[in-house]
Amino acid sequence: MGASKLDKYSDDINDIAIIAKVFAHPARVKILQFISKQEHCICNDIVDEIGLSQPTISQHLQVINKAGLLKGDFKGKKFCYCLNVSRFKEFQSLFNSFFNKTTSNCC
Amino acid sequence: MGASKLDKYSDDINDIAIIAKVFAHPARVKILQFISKQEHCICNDIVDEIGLSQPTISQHLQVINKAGLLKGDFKGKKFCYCLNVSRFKEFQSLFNSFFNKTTSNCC
DNA sequence: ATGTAATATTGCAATATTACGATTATAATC
DNA sequence: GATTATAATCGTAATATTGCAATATTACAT
Repeated sequence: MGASKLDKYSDDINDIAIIAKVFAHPARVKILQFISKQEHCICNDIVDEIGLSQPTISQHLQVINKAGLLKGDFKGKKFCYCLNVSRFKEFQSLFNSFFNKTTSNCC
Repeated sequence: MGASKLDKYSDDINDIAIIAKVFAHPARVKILQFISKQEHCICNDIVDEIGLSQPTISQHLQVINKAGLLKGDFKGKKFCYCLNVSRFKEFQSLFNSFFNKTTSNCC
């Protein structure tokens, strides 16, 4: 089947999985790192930087955006994508609470 | 194509993506949480707990194991899977350093 | 309004992932 | 050795992801 049945799992488990998926592709990790380093975050620069086609980058940006990790604004004719730092920090604390809750008793 | 070309990316970027992939499926998140709560971590119990078939659980366990997150030992006739806590903490610190490095200047 | 540059969308092909039934391997116990 | 319980592997189907070419859209010029 290949479909993961999200309704089978609790919200906090799904949250972790959904967040992790954003970082589960190196192109998206690189995009996020690149965006965070720039003062002006313009999509076409990303295409040059990552070495994937413009439609593919656009697709990855949508995944990142759907997760709420982008703040966008217009700068001339170009979009200015910026990292939504507060959302990013939210992800970090969700991950850390998952990591901290998950410790072992056995072995 | 659908294949991500890992050789295109730096090691630290690939590390994050590879780690994230482990957590990118709710079944694996749930398995990890469940294992961490048990004193004796037996595969068949996991099957009952997660509600997926034994082969599917086995497959997920392999993904988790390949990431180095399991320590295994025999307990009677059943395998005892346990969380490799030190590896888990390693993941946490890798993620945190990624999160901490990735902040924004613009917008 | 027309042209141009930047980004989004569509359509499609290749590959990866997820899931399970059937089978096989492994290990403990008889 | 045979039996039984448990986990791994194989084969296969369904779905998701990734990637790009072609096209559409958008915003800003002129």
